[in-house]
Amino acid sequence: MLQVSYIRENKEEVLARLAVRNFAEPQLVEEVIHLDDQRKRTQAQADELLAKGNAAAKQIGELMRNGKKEEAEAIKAETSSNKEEVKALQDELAQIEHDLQQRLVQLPNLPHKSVPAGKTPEDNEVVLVNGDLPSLPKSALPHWELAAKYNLIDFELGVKITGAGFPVYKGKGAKLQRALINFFLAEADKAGYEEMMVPHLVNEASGFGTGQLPDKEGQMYHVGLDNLFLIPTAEVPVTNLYRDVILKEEELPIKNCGYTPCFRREAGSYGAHVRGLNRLHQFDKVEIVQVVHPDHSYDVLEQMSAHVQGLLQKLGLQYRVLRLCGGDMGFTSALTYDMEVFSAAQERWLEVSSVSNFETFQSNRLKLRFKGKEGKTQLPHTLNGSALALPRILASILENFQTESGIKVPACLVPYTGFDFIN
RNA sequence: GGAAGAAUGGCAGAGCGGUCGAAUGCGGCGGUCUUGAAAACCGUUGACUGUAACAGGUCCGGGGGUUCGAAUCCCUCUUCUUCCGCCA
Repeated sequence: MLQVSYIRENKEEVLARLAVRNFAEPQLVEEVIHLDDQRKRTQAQADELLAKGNAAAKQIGELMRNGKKEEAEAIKAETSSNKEEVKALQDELAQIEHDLQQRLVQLPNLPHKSVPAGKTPEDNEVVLVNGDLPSLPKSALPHWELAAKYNLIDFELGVKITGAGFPVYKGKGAKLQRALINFFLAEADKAGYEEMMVPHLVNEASGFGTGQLPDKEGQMYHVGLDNLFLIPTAEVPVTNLYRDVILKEEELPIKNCGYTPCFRREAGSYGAHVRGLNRLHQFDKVEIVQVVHPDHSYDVLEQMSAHVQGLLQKLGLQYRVLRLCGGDMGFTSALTYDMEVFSAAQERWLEVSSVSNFETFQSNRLKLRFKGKEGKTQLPHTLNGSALALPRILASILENFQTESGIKVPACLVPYTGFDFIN
């Protein structure tokens, strides 16, 4: 959530930066400022009356103590109308605040200056391409056929017990999953991230804190009976660990990682390009999260990007890094890098990580603050990234490392799998 | 699921309906003393809003009510603790 004070003081800049996103409702900016004016005015009126009432009450108290009942009664009579006026103003204020909030939450984060304008993924900027694209023989198979051939994943079984998009990993397929999770966690640990094991269901307040709610509830599975949501990413529970917290400056940076399954409804995204592991309703992911001083957040973003790239290099996968354009960036992000792995058999790039700086957008919603050296509280920046999401990594390992006789397991995983070849 | 109790500042813990944003202790910060440190002593130490700056306003788990006035009384929700039941 943007800060009203910032919007007020930098209206033109806010509008210009929202335009980079092709934000469709710039009039909301003006409305926010207008409502905030109203809010201040009404608040001031109510406060004045309250002050009057407080003073009267104090006076009555004093008079009563001194036994001057009649004088007290006289003041009492005067103040009775005060009460209704206050009530009316406060009701009005509540309405204004509601309207203000309702608009405020519709404003997406402001893109960083380096974010290219653009509408579609075509407009994303390719920052770097690492490695030569692998070329496979004509006989190469896509991962869903390899998964069947070597009995690693059973999509049909998943359909039987749950539905499409919930695969069952079997045997060496399951072990490979577990190995990837352990490898990613071990690497995060080495990089100084403290591991957190968090709930996979979150409440509404958490969904709001990281920006999934309101408006994006259609993307999450909702447990109606208890009003809880299955997490779409570990970002939600991990970042919300710091909701309503005032940190000391010396506690920064906070570095957390966590493995969780992720649940996404992916409504409306059926059809082409969702075969096999390309798009699932449940998948596994290791996430890294940082809470940092605003001065360092873009350095940290580069570090997190480097960490993710390091994982891909160790796995021996060819990848590229994209700087997302304004139109393709998530609602809450100021700058996002996507890492994509080249899937040789499908001959297409698959997104395996997304690393973002949210600046103060989430901390403002979370009421996450830190107390600076001079004792002033301010909002830190939050960042997170997938390190990494498993299914597409698994897909590209299967496809890119396939041979006539089986699949080679990347060397960095062998200590975790206990085998180096699948056949 | 049933019964009882509780929820106050970073923590612990007071708080007859008016003088309570809140005693006291610990912790934190600043200072005196000291070569330095500890101890001792003195001072200081919540958040939000608002203002050019003062002032003012709000907050004692959340919401509502009674009252001129609520941390204190009433209703309700939530959470926690203890006991019982069930259970991986």
